[in-house]
Amino acid sequence: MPRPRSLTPSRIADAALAVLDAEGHGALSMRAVAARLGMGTMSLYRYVEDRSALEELVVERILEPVDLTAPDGAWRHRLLELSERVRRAVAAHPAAIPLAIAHRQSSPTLLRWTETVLDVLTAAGLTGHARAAALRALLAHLIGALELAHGAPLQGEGTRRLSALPPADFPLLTATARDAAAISPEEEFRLGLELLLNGLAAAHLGETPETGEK
Amino acid sequence: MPRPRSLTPSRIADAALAVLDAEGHGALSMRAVAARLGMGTMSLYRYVEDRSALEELVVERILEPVDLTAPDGAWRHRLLELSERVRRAVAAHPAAIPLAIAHRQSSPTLLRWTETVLDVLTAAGLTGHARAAALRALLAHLIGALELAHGAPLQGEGTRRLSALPPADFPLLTATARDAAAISPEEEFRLGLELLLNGLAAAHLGETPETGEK
DNA sequence: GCCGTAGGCGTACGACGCACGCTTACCTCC
DNA sequence: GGAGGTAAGCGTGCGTCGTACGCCTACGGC
Repeated sequence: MPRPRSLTPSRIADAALAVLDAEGHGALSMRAVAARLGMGTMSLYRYVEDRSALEELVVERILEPVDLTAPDGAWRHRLLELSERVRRAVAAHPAAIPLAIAHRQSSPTLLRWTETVLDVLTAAGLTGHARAAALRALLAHLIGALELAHGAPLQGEGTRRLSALPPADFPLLTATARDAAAISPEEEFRLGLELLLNGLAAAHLGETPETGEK
Repeated sequence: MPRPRSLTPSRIADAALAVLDAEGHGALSMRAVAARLGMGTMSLYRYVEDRSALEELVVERILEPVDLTAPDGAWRHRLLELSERVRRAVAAHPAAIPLAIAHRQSSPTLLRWTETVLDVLTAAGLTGHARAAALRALLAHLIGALELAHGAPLQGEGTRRLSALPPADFPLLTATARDAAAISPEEEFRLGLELLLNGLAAAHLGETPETGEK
């Protein structure tokens, strides 16, 4: 009977993501999002509990395009594909990477995704502690790779600064920085993940690891 | 000839770390650190460029106890030990984990540490892209594991919330959350790292992986 | 003992998140 | 068609933050 709502969670998430993409991670504020929606700051609070809830909305929006159906193929390929889907979705919005990491536990999409990953691990023969440890290792790689891509992309300023160090003091570091500049984020992610999966295969499942070379 | 300085970077780092350890990550502010040092807020700026420089001081202090000498033994063991040293130093101050991750690129200690790690990788037979990829994979695991330990320690509230989900919707997730609660952070870190190292051994170096079971 | 340097810091400004309470648009029922 | 009640929209203000600016003053060297 009263006045109808004029905003949806989806529109709010879009506005916040637009702020993030356009002005960077430091520019996300209740005021900025409200302004982009054409409302007063405090009106936002009719739709969102607090800033943290806004951030959760953004994270859920970012993860929305992640396909949650289990891929076909060998378990190694299925895990590679599932992980890559999340990486790709998050990496599409670099300014939101810290948010995605911070709010990972409250995302329904990520919960479902985790259940699917556990399904694959179980089908591959893992249970109990080994399965838990494998999941955490996969998560650690995912989060760590995203964090690395955020703060120090291989082609970015960080790598350049490393290669500018005195080669006499850091011969390997400067050489490696140059090598690393030629690796794309996707390739970096896949190579590291393959190490993990080969280790999983070798240590627990007795399969022959793939070589990991293209 | 003028008035002597009354503070050292080291004392400032100690004060900031004390604030962090005592009041948590959200309590670190220029005012809080200055107060703990018994000075006015603005006096701090005589010793520190800005807040970011203060944080770098803290990170460097945290990493100071890391032993940078190369351990003995097989390369797998040496990498395990080097990684564990950094993990242990950072995990000793949970409230500072995000700072350590954010400022990893400006820490002289970590630069030296990275050079040592590259030394081990090189001695193990890796060069070029493979070496760069292996380093990034190790870093991703280190950062990801620290981030996981920070936001959702296996024994913490996050895991408890996961096991409280409806088992009908998330049968594997709830079961795994229970399994995971029995794993210590050190063990989690070591298990994941061993997967990585076994993968490295299997894929690139033709060695027989260790089983990873205690 | 004087003087210049640099240490110490009070004040103030523009952000931020958000509590509170007012005004007002809308829908429903007579 | 008018009245009433519900919740939308938002202005004001508080306490926090980082930090620019400029004053006062303690100190050490001549």
